[in-house]
Amino acid sequence: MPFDKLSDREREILRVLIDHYVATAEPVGSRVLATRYPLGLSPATIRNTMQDLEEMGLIKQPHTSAGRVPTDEGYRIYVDNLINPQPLPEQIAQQIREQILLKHKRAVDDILGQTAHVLARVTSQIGVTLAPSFDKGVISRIQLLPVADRRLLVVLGIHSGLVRTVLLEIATDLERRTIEETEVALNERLAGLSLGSLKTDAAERVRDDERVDARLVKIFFDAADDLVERSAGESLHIDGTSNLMSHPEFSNHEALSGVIRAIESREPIIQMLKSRGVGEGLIVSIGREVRIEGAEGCSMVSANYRVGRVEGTVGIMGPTRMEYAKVVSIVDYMARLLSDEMEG
Amino acid sequence: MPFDKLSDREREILRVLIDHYVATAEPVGSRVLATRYPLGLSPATIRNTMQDLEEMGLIKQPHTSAGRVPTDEGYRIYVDNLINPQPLPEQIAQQIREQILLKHKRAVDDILGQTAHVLARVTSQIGVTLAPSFDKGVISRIQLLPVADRRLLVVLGIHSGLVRTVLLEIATDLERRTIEETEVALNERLAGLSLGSLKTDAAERVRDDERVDARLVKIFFDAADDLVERSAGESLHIDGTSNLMSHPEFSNHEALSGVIRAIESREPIIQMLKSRGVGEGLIVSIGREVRIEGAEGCSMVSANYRVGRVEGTVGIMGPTRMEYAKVVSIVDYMARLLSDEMEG
DNA sequence: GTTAGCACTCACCGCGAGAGAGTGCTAACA
DNA sequence: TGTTAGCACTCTCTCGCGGTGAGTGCTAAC
Repeated sequence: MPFDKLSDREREILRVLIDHYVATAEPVGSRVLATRYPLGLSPATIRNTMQDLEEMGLIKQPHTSAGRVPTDEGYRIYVDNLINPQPLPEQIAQQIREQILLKHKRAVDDILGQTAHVLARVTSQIGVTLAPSFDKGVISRIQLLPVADRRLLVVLGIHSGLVRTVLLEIATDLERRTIEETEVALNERLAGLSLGSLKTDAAERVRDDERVDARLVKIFFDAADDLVERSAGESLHIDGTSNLMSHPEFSNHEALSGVIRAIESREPIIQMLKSRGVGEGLIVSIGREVRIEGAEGCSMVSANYRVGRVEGTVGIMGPTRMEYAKVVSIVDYMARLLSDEMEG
Repeated sequence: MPFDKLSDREREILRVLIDHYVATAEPVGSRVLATRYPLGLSPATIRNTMQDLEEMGLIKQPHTSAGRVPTDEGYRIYVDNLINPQPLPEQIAQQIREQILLKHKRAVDDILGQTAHVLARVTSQIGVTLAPSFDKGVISRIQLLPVADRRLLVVLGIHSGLVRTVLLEIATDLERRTIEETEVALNERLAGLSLGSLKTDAAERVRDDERVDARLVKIFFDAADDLVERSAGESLHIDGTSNLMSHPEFSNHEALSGVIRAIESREPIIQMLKSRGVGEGLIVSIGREVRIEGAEGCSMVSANYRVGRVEGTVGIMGPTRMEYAKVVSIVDYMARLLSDEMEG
């Protein structure tokens, strides 16, 4: 926030300091900056500026007699103001396309798994994808298929061609005819509604329809959660955890174990990704802004992709020390690619 | 294999040595064994026996002037001959039941995810579950549902109530009637066959049926792989990776990174679990026997569960130094529980 | 406002001594 | 002949210590 308060020199020094720190993972001293970057300033001058930056809380020293390291706030300013959006090198773009499009005809889950994998590889961070949240999806068709004694498969068609299936356990004594009539009624009453409303007010729409079987309808709406939300296991794909270990910040066992635990608990990550505003573009969350226990030292870069009216999320997660410019362009590209891909 | 060659004393010493090593993770010296265990032998005698055991390759010293540590071969003999199958404490059994049965009505995937989670927690190792391999499943019913332009949902019912669904992309100009007739024909010709045959000889059974649409049948059989095998992402559940870090054998970064990489590549683990003989009981693979790159220091304990005619696998993975007796009884119990649970 | 100079701090490295654990061997013992 | 006590030896681990070097903050000169 105090970006306006910074002098040109301070901005420049903050920028090269972070650049250098990102590249080396070592605290940077005034000397290196003076010799390696064309600032036209002596180490002493740089030191003075560094002191100012430290007072503003943008950099800090791990201990006296060490160089400076960016703080979360420093990264914030860097990301928001100091990096110029760099276009994705065509070579990487091509590499991504090849690996995603190859899997084209496969199921949504496969594509998302592959996407997480490619993101992880290309960025050397942890790749993360979240399946479309169907809340906003519009019901196009409902089918109830008896598939075995006491089991009914619900096939829920959504505009834009996505399909959800859920297996329900039902009482054994429902007649085929009853099921068919209920199906017809559900379609008449629910088509065009959003999936989200299944969980809230849609039940009222069929309550007094004399064609439906009350027990069946109850089972159907009881399972609404399963129809709308996918289980945690299905909806979140994570790949590249082993990349963590190549980053020096995780040579420390505590830090590593914290992040791995965070990744495994899944739910916090899903919440984090879902908490993005709808339609929002690319978001960078830095350090403590990522409100996930154990992942305090991590940043997250995420963007939504769209399939018709529903949105899912792709992103990466890694140590706060990352090449933001590069990663941002990759995540952005991936989100667009996925939108195009799944729309078709 | 040379268990017969071992004297009673050697067996006893091997047993207590491994017991002690499993408990402490420290190389075991002759003195501790003499004082802590009622062997009635002096350290010197124990040392002599240890030398013999070392010559047989069952134990080794990390370096001179250190105690002994079991080798993979030592563990092998220990597991096969020296532990008496210990019944699962009712308290743990109950804990497991509570956490699995709670999720009773949920989908197969959810149950398997939860199972892996519980296995991980109860054993403090990595929990692993593999979804049933449908190869041996018998087709009870095939349904073809048009769900959107150019998309067809194949619903494959299998005896014992399991259901597979796969979304196919089809040519847009197929008439509803064509699809229905093909469906009827497929059912007549394929019902009762095993799913495995879909990939091999089943195609011939419908080839000269004049009711079917050739293009549609081709698409159907092209997707046979997807119908039978579930994608890697769906079929394998792994939980408890963070447990690795509490084991001292993984304080070393190399070892840890190897295992995490192995876990992430998934495919080798799936192969490993699938390579079990059908109908085989509980299997313990120790160290290098686990033929997974990066997991040389790990053991795997796995058992099959059954759902009608198809089998899946549950198990755990952890450092070779583990409480085999306890883990074996847990995995065994879990496999039985799951069989009962999914059968119903 | 900038820079050279300087004293100061502190992490890091290598070294060596000492402690301790554990061994293998030998000789005595039952 | 098998078992045990004694002993010399090996090797790891830890701790302390001084030297080194990087980097700082401050002051005074430019």
